[in-house]
Parts: sequence; C-alpha cells; structure tokens
Amino acid sequence: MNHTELLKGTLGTIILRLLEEKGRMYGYEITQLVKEASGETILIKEGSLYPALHKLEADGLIVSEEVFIGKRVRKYYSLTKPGKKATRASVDELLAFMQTIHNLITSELNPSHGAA
Amino acid sequence: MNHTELLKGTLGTIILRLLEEKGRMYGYEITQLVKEASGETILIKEGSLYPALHKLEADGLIVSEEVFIGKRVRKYYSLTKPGKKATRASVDELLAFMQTIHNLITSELNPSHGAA
DNA sequence: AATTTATACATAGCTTTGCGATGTATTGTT
DNA sequence: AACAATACATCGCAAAGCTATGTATAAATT
Repeated sequence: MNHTELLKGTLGTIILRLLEEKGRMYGYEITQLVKEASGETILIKEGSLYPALHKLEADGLIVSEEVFIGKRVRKYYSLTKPGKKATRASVDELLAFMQTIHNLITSELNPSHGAA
Repeated sequence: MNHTELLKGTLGTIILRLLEEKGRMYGYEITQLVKEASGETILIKEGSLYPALHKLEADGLIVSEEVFIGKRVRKYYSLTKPGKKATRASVDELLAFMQTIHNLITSELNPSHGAA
C-alpha cells in the first residue's frame, strides 16, 4: 500500500501545520514526527522534504536558523507572519477539500439534479 | 483557490466509486456529477478525465460500451469484477489516508514520544 | 438563419511534486 | 572496527492533472 500519490499537494500544508503547532522544528524531526503520528503509514522521504522546505522558505512562508549540535548542523524552521496566515488558509482548504471528497465517495449521490 | 494538486491520486478512486454507485456512466456525465455534488468546487477537466478513464480501462477495472444518441456517440463505462474489488480497496485506502491527514493537521501532536 | 453555448469525445505537451538514488558528514551502538 | 541512526543536500525520474487544441453534433440565443 503506497499512498505516495495521495500525499501530493498535502505535504506543504502538513509542514506548515506542524510548525504552527510546535513553534520550530528541523527537517529530520518533521519526518520522524509524521512517521510517529501517522502510525508508520506516512513516511516522508528526504527527496520530498528538503525541496519542500526550500520552496516554502523561498516563498517567504518559513525561515531557517542554523543551530550546531556539537559539530553537526541542524536547520530549524519557523513560520513567518505571512506563513502563519498561509497556514490557516492552507489547512482550511485541505480540510474543506477532504470533506468534499468524503461526501463524494461515501454518500449516495442524488440523481434528481444530476447530469444526463 | 485551486485544489488541482490535491486531486492528485484521488481521481481514479472517485471515478470507481461513482461507477459503483451509478452502475454505468459516461465521461461527460462524470464531470457534471462531480461538479454538481462538490458544489462547483471540483471541476474535472477533459485532459484529466479521459486519460484517467483510458488507464482504468487498460488496467481492466472498467469496460466501455459505445452508445449512439442520434449521431453523437457516448462511451458508457462500468466496473468489471476486478474493478469492483479494486473500488472497495481504493475507497478504503483513501478514507484511511484522509483520516490520518485529518489527525495530523487538527490534533495537538503529543511530544512525549516524538523525535528530537 | 447565423452565432454561440453545451454536449461529447480525444490527445500532445507542460508543470508540479513526491520519490529513488546518491552523496557528505557526525554521532551512537554493537 | 563496523554498522545504524542522525542530518543535511541534490539530480533525474515518474505520475498525474491541466492547458490548449482539435473534431463533431445538438440545443439555445439573437
């Protein structure tokens, strides 16, 4: 079971939401938290995560801050002001979309005003 | 507001589910029903729908049947036996995934056994 | 009657986005 | 010493929906 395609379009929102919740996080920490919180079902890969973080930063929604743990560097990310606003919009849109899909695939569609 | 990316990975499932519900449908009818049932928020484009239908047919999950309405042709699609099975799996997977995402972006994540 | 809109199919090429593979380096475990 | 985990990064691939375009019939509007 590989929901790799389902994740498309949701990764940015997930990252923003986690930063909203936690204040600041670094990349590796995000992958571990998502893995943990999803019961090992959503495994964000480095090849997905880092480009996504860089894009969010380039868009001005998050900022990074390098912190050295011994000789190893960590890049902590946090939301900018525009990022906080974008997070709300993004989360709301995703929830609305998922609600719509849920209705679509679970309810019996009313044929009275359908096409055809 | 463009959930074009969010739709990725869900279109096939939506089509299968609608066919399960309605028995048989033709392409244009699917676009109209989805548009209708989603309150005009999900607008499936021809460039998305027809390739998706062709792929489902190539995979043996649906079969088509041409019907002439006057001089105009309609291609009605319906589920095959494997398609019916796939529909259940596909719908269940999508629902589970959305539930997971919902938890991720709404609940407060417990930091007690998080990463870091 | 002519024009526009809706119905109904289809495909080529673009863009986005997550992934696999690969690379570098430090730290912890066996 | 060897291996796994931590922690960053990028390149090229593949999947999938979209735009634009094309063809054709039917209905609605002017």
